[in-house]
Amino acid sequence: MDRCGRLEDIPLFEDLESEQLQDLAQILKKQNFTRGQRIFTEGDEGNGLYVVDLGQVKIFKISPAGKEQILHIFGPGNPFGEIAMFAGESFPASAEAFTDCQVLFFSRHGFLECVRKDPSLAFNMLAVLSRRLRKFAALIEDLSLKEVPGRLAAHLLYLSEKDGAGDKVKLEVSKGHLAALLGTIPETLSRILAKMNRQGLIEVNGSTILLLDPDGLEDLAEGEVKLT
Amino acid sequence: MDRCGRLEDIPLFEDLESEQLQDLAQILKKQNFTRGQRIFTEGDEGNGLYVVDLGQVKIFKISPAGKEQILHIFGPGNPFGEIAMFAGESFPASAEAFTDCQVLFFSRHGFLECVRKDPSLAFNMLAVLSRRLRKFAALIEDLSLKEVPGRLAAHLLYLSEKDGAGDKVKLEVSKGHLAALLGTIPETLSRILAKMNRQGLIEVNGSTILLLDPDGLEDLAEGEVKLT
DNA sequence: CGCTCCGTTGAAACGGTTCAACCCACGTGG
DNA sequence: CCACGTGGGTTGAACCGTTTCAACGGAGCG
Repeated sequence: MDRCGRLEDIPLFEDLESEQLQDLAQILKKQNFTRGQRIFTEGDEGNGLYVVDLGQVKIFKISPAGKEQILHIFGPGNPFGEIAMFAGESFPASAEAFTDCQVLFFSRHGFLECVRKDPSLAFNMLAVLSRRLRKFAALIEDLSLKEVPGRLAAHLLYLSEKDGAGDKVKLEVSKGHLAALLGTIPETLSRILAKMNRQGLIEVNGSTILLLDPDGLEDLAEGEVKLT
Repeated sequence: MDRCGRLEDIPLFEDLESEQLQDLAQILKKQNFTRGQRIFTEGDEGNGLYVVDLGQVKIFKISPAGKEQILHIFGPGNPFGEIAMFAGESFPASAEAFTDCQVLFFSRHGFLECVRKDPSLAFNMLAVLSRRLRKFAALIEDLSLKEVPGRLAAHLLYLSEKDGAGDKVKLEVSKGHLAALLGTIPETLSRILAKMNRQGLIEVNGSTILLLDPDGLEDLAEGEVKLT
């Protein structure tokens, strides 16, 4: 099963006219990757735009020392590789299949042609980029202005809100990956989870976490309190 | 003196047709701010797009504890406030006059109207946003993966390249601000500058810095060496 | 069973921040 | 003209959060 028959379900392509959708469908190429496989690498020349169709894709940077900072984990419907597309030049980060996945690929030339034809596609693209900038700004704030407990608290609250599953959060990534997502390392994450547990803020059960005290977490995320 | 007569000199507006430029000129409003004055604050509702006309504007975030992370310092020709414009909602950061300055303001509605009319304006906007995303990705990498000496080295090299002034770099901001730009504090910056001085990497003279060993700095920036 | 992978825990080391003192250049006002 | 305050910059010492290194435990699996 894939989603190609429903291009209009992808947020980037919603509200497009059917003619436009057909054009896109024509230039689109499906590509499959197995878990861990590299899709592109930071510095490669940007040759087009990708959209996750099935599975998940990890966008990340790696330091010479080998530490990894995950920028995004994208699921179906999310575009990536678009920076190189519009700013020209190369990919600013690397992409890898986080799970086995299928992606839609639109060549640079073809896609730009489509954008030129239909301004509403440009508008959607602007919205996508803006949201991404907003997310980056938040990440920068976290990395620079908050310590790890604050970032973790913010992330847990974000997850609970996104899933809408109330106070029970299920981590869909390993704790090691969560650490990279938060800009830290597994050991530190483990300690902080234990500490939050001890303080009665959360209850950790494997990869499911119960938020016992959302207000307390909120205070942590806002930097109003510290985790002693 | 201002630049309004030459809207087409602004990168965002280059290659637009004259009719389009006239439309923009019509909806534009000039605003003046004195050094330190707040232009907008994180969380405010985004009411339009700004372009620096004269002087400099600082875009930043502040932690509850009062620490500041500067995201950008924009000079003439740079747009800001555009995220809220396209992603809807509120400003993700605050803006303040870094020097006395004059900015051009385009109301949300009017500007979107112009974008709708002329796809090439949308293209320019996409390029601007993409470059900004690229810059943010680099900043995230720096904050998360590099230590302060590496960030400083990278910044110095960046400045020397930008100014094209060879190995002599003149800081156009105070060292305190540079610290905030690098995500650290004045004391730390001072110590590291002193250390680099001692190691013969640079020579500091007030706000002018001589890069004595660009290759050494490069190694630092890439994280291949550490500053002992 | 023994292997690996992931997560956890402890102790030591490190980088950066905090707090405080101090210097210097500069401008203001007595 | 000098006294004084102010803001930017520097330096030292203590402190703190995070990382590093190393060891260990459990789950899953050939």
